[in-house]
Amino acid sequence: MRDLELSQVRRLPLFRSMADQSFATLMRAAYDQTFPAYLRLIEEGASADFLHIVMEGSVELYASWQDHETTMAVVRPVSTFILAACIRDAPYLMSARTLENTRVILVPSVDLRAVFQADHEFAMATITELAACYRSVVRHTKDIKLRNARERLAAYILRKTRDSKSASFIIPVEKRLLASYLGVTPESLSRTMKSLQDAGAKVDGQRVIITNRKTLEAVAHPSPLIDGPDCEDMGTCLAFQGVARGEETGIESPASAGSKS
Amino acid sequence: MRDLELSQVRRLPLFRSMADQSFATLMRAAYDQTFPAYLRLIEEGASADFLHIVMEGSVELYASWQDHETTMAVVRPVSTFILAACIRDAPYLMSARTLENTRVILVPSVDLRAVFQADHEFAMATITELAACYRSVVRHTKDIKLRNARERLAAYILRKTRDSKSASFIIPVEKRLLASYLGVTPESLSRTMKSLQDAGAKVDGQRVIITNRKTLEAVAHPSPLIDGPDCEDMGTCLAFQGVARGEETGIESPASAGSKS
DNA sequence: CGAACCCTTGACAGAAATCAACTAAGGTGG
DNA sequence: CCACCTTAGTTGATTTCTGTCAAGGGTTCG
Repeated sequence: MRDLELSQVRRLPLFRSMADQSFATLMRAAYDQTFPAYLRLIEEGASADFLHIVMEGSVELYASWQDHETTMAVVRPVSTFILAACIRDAPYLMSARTLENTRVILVPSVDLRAVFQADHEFAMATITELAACYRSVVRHTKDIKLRNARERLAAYILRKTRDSKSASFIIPVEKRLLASYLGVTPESLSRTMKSLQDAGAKVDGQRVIITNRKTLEAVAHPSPLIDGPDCEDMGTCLAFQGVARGEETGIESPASAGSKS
Repeated sequence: MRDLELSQVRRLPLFRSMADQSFATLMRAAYDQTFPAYLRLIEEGASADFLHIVMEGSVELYASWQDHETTMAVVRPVSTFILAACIRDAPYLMSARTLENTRVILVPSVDLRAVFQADHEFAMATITELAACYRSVVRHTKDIKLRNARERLAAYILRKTRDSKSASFIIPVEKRLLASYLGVTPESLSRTMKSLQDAGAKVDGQRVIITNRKTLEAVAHPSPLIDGPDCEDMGTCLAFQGVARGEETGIESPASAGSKS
């Protein structure tokens, strides 16, 4: 594995504080692989043999049942996913597929478990990471159960532009995928988006432009207890963020929120 | 605190493997309190000062937004809840209220964090617990996003009778609460329940009777990746289960699935 | 006994899914 | 270079599902 990648992984909150030797052990057993777009990396129900780390590209976590599919999250560099299944040595509850050409590091879950048995610092980091992942799913569930489609979309748009000076952004994924994440059909998303024209947001292709933030907020009623204090997981992490991650400050860090297990 | 309670807490997966001294430290700083029914123990947004352990009674975890409320889980003895917020020293994402006369042990989260800094075994147990909690929420989210109300209700009924010889069970909470957990209004639940008469389940007061399991399964399409391999969190844990908890076997244990953080 | 509350039922409205048709963009192969 | 094909996205018509509003029955509890 290249030094650049190793140092990027090393800087992740999950791996940052562990002993050099532990890290070396993990990485020695790890695979570095590049996959083409739309390749399924993980099928739900399979046993969790590897912790995955996205180095380049992006990965969709989704769940299936009968004929339905729903997007649970999109993971971007540099983040881990499916930590929880690895820890419990249990079947994956979500499937994963690449959205583009994607490089992933695969860490055998047996090594993972062995290392955090031995390395207390790593165990502590794992706790923090898992707690963040947990809170991230709780937020998603609250979003789905408490808001309707229109409110969810409005809230999503506000999240995407929360910390930026700009009043517009590019939807970082296919709209069908965004629809699935928001829990609606693509047709509904299209209509809902249109209905927000009168509520402070218009759309032009992949670009969403906020025309009236106040109005939009009146629809979305954004809340830190749902939308999080900062970054979120559906593609906020467009910019590379492996280097300067926010430290844990009592609020969710972008790093942790972005990595799902 | 009484010896009986202490030993019950000690037997929880979360506390089972830690050093005697660590456990003593935690418990020395803890409060044992009994609350009347329908008292709010936790308000979402507040800072997470205490890990809660339900000793007797039951506690509802719910989330609010605008005028809406939704039930996220019901916690029964002996289980912990709101672990994740305590770990991250972050605001609670859910509120909690007693559903009946309830005894709760409150462990200061500062002590909690101090102890798992020092006690590796406790850190390991925390990891396992958190991973289980995470998977539990993921299941709930999948249930909500992938199934419609009828399918969710059918699946719930099947879960409740999965391991029992009996073809009937008593709904362990108010129906309005079950409705909220399933993500529908009480009116909808009532109608949906009625519609299941032709699908293998009828209701008589608080009792649900399965008349045709096969038909019901054809509606619910139960899946271990949504419904879990064993116990679940909406009141399966009617029977006391603090003593003989299932060990972690690579599948979710009732203990872990029942305790939410 | 009366007040509250839960549950149910009915009538209706609104939200979202489904089905179908159409457009536009991108890629392929002749 | 262009006809052809595929696919994402949109739009319209319609159905289905679920929420809302209102009313009544039953229960509990003061």
